[in-house]
This record gives sequence, C-alpha cells and structure tokens, in this order.
Amino acid sequence: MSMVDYDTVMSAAEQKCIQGGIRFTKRRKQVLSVLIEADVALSAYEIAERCNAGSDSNMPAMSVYRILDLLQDQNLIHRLEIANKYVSCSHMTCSHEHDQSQFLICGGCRHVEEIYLSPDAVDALQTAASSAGFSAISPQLEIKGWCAECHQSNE
Amino acid sequence: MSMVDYDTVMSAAEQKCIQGGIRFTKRRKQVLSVLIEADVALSAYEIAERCNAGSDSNMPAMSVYRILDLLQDQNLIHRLEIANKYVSCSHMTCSHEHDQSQFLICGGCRHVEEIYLSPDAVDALQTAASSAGFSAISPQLEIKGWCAECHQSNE
DNA sequence: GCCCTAATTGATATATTGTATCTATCCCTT
DNA sequence: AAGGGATAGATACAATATATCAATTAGGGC
Repeated sequence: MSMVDYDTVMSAAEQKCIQGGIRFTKRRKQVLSVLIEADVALSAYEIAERCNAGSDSNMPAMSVYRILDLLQDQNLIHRLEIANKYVSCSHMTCSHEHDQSQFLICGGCRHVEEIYLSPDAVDALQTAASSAGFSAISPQLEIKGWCAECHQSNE
Repeated sequence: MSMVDYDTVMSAAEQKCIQGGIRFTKRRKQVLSVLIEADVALSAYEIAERCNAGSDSNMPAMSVYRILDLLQDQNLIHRLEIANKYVSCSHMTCSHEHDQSQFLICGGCRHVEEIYLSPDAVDALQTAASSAGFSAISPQLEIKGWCAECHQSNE
C-alpha cells in the first residue's frame, strides 16, 4: 500500500469517521493502520494478531470484527467475501463517492490483486444482472481466478 | 432445477464418476439428489439435514463435505464461495467440457441466480485478469449484487 | 466363493470464521 | 461533575470446515 502518505490517509479516515458521526478511536486507528500497512488481504484473526504482536495491547478478535464493520460502513475498507479477508480501500482519500473496485482472488493461495475493469465490462455485468432480476451488482466486484504460480503448480 | 429428466441426470452423473475412476455410491447419490432437487443453493449442513429428514439415514456433515469435494472434482456440482453454498451443475449431461457458469449472489439474502454472460464480457474479465498476472479466471464466476427485494428493503 | 487390497464411510476432535449478548468504561455535552 | 450515549471488554456460542484414524464395504484375482 502506501501509494499516498500514511498521515494523509489517516487524517482522511478521521474526517470520514467524523462526518459519519462516529469517533476515530485508538482501537479503530490500530485496526485501520494494520490494514493500510499490510500489502496483502488479512483475515480478522490475522488483524488481531498483528495488533497484538510485540506489544502489551490486547485486541480481542471480537473487537476486530466490530471495528471492521464500522470501517466498512465508512467506506474505509472492503471485505472480500471469497477470501474471507479484508483490505483497506485504495480510494480512501477521494472526496467523491467511492469508485468501482475490483479484486482478483487466487483460488489456490488466496492472494488478492486489485484490478480496474473497463466501464464496458462493468456495464456488461450490470446488464446481465438486470436481466436476472438483480437491481445492482456490488461496486466491489470479486473475481476468483488462478495466479500464475498456483496455476503452474496445479497443472 | 429438473430442466432435464432426473434419471437422465443421475445416470450421466454415474458415467462421469466411472470415467473419473470413483464409485457412484448410495451416499453420493443421496447428496447429489438433494442438490438436484433443491431449487436454491444449500450449505453443507443444510444438505445433511435434508438427507436425514424423515428417514433413518444418518448422514454426518463430515461425510457431506467429503462427498461434495468428490462431486466437485467430477464437475457435477459447484461450490459458491461467496455464499458458502453448493449447487448442482446445470451442464451435468453435457459431454463436452463444462461451460462457463456465472452466478449472481444477493449480498442481502444470499439468493443465487445462474446467469449467462456474453463471451465478450467474459473476455474482458479474462483480459483484465491477465494483465494482473492471473493466468485464468475461474469458469464459475461469482458476482455479488442485490436482488430486487433486498435492494428495496435496504433503500 | 474367498481373500486381499483399496476405496469408502464412520467417528471424534479440532480449527476457523463469525454472531449474540450483557456489562463495564470512556468521553462528550450540559 | 454528572448524565447518557458511544465504545470496548468479556463470555458464550453458532456456523463452516478440516484432520486423522479406525471400521467397513466393494471389486478383482485366485
């Protein structure tokens, strides 16, 4: 991560929380920091571990889940349901409504890559969804595939 | 389900198992039947319940998982990772290699609809995946969205 | 038919992921 | 500083899934 300055991201996050009517507490900062500093998607329990690594802090997994829900409500993080993992939102500092985000998830090692689909491709998905009676697809599209490494070791 | 005759499907399934070098046992038939007869995606534990409903049969959930893995290897069923549920493959009687299958999954009620994307849309996804270093997307694409009903009750 | 072997199933334990609920604490407002 | 809502702690438990080893079953060669 760290495409932009850490402090910039954190203060943007704080602003979003305030605007959302919730506090940006120490606990919530801690969880978000872990996700921003990770270069991979993390499970809730992995986040708890990293919070507790080499410190006297005791972050129970239950708190992590609660905080993840809140951060998601503020569009600060994404939950990847295929991987059962979480990533920080790459558009955290955008003022406009959050963009479409698409994630490729390896079916083997669960490695996650963020990609950008063409608007045409997204439109095609949207059209297919509509004809099946779905009003909208999730702006955070998750696509399962095979990373080069796992593809190789499976064939 | 039941787009085609039940017996036809089951004997096609038996052929696939034999060709795959495994037996099509009573237990495996039982699990596959439940999935074919269900008109919704089912979790492993729901499948176990249905196997055991009103009978002296005792199908432990552990066996269901084992059998689901096998049936998946034979391309007789799909596992939907977003929903943590399973569906029978709609192309079970096809002799050719299994088609692309796409599933829309409601983020609210987890209702599942099978859809058919245009080859162009699939190509677009494939191209995006390739540029991110993924060699292939899963032929069973899962797309999360909102069914009309859940969309309404959430807005 | 009988036995050998491998495939299949049973049984138990445990890991992983996530939710529910109630209590205690913190911190903002007045 | 006190009241009250937001936040965090603590405990229990539900749901999903895997690991492992023993028991049983079914096919194939004799």
